[in-house]
Amino acid sequence: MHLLKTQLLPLIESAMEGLGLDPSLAEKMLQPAREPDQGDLSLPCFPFAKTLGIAPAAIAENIKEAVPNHPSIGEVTAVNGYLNILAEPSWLAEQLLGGALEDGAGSAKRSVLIEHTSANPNGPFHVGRARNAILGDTLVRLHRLWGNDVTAEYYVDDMGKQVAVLAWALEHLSGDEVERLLAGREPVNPLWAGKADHERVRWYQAAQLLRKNSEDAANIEAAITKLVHASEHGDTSVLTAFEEAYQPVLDGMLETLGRLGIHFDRFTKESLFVTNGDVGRLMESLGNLEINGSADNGAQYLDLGARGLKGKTEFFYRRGDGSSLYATRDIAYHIWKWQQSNELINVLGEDHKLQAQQVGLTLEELGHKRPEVMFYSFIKLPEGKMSTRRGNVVFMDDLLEEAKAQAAAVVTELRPEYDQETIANIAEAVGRSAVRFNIINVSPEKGFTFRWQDALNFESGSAPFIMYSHTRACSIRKNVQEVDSSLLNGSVDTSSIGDIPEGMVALLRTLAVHNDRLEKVVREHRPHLFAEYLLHLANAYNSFYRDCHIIENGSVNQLYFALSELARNVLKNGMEGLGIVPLETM
RNA sequence: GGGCGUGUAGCACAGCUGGAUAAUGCACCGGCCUCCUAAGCCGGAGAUCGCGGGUUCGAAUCCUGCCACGCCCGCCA
Repeated sequence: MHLLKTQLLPLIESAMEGLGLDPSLAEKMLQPAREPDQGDLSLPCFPFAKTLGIAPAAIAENIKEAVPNHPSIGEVTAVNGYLNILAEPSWLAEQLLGGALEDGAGSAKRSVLIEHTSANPNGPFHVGRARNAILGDTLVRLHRLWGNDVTAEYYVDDMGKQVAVLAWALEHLSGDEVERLLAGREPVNPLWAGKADHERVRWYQAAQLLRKNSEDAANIEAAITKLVHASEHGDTSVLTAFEEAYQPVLDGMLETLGRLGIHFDRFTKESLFVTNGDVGRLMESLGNLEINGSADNGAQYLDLGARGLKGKTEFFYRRGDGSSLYATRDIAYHIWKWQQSNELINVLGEDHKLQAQQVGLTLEELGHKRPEVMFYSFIKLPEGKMSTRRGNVVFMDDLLEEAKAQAAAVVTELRPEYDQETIANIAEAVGRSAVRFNIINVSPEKGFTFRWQDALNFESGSAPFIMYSHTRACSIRKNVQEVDSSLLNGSVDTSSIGDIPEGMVALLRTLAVHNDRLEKVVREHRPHLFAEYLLHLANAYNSFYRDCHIIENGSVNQLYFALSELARNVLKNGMEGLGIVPLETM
């Protein structure tokens, strides 16, 4: 609790100094207590035992005696060698209602470029791809909540083999041929008929079959390879054909992402760096590096073993025919990104770890910084790995539709008086929020198994749980407005706060650590910790709601109401930070 | 084979820059709607923190060996 720590630190430091301890240790050792009932801040005194030759418990006791009274301190206790400090609740209330959270929010705005999703535009968005998008977008939102200036960017792979296959298929196969080839597979869900990502992926899949099984496979492969190479040399007619093939697919994917609340500020095409000459110039400078090497056919690589890379140390950036590779273009892209922003974050699947290492080392070799990377582990289904080929896949469109349907069923049961349109609006928001929260709630590096049951959980520990607390606060606001609308903007006198109920203390203490948590989450790229925080805050609000009746016998308790409003705001902003929709009624 | 990551109650998951009784949700048991939205609240039970060593006043956390799982080790993207 930084709010308390700034008050407390000088007091603890002088107390320690008086006892013959190094006061500079306090800054680091005064830490948040682990359990709430241990206090807000805690100082373990064990390390001091050696220097003083006194038992830790006695040291804690001595420091306790030496700490003077202060308005911020509620209670100081010495327990088992720990010095525990509890903030004074009325002081917390005064600080928080006086705007301490705004004052303490990220003052130094940074410019951050976050690249995420960047999925190949060759088919519908599925749940496996969703972890990147949801993680990335949440990071974008949380950085903005902290006050940073963020650009959310999608790197469009507009020249690889996948796009080439799609373009080839659309040019050479008729709809009938495609359906004949895919006869054994599940047809397009009628709900998504006409949505280009669902439609065109059929062409892609048919082409994949032909590449493997048809008599013509060799010719087809040659044709596709020719397209790939033409694109890599910047052939504009080929690149244009590619774009006509993938753009409608990408638009379909973006429509799905939009339904999840995910939007981008900029789309940057991979081909840009080929056509503008950046890649060519890059390969030239790489060729001049000390660690450059050449293969027999003229292909070139860097020996990154000399820079500490283990395993396979040769990093090829140029083919024998002189063309570039994906990673080469990625380096050119990063050099360009460093011109746009002074802080870069990439969201990448764990399969990209080696390449990220290669790109990072190469960037450093060229005198650039390496970007920060948030890696995540893949989502699989209970049946195993997700695979479009084997039909073992869950499309995001289907998941969102199902989530909405289930949410609508819950609303219909709980609020029979709502009309159809209201129910649909609530259900859409609840569905999207639940889906996002289910994924954001677990730490990225951990494996994730998608289960319908979890994604569609609307109870404690879910997005709807948080949403529900927020609607309570909104509902209270409406009720207060009916009692006396002048109270909505009124200030509250915090100078003489009397007894504070338990539920309110918990809420105050939770609110007080908001900025600490957000700062950490943004610094360490760990959105799931903020999800955990919001859950905790919603829970605290519910307890407050139980203990502190804001409107009783027709009169409004202004202190309670002011705190409810503060919590409502923090909840609302936090929900937006996670991409959860802050509904006012549900 | 090598590199990186993960392993915590029946299930899922937090804590991992060392600190106190390992947090939370689901499921399970028991209470709470004439009272601001019960998608809620309160209480209970449930954990050899993968296994073995080591460092430390103190280890889920750091080091090391082993086991299981995931990802990577293309002149693919």
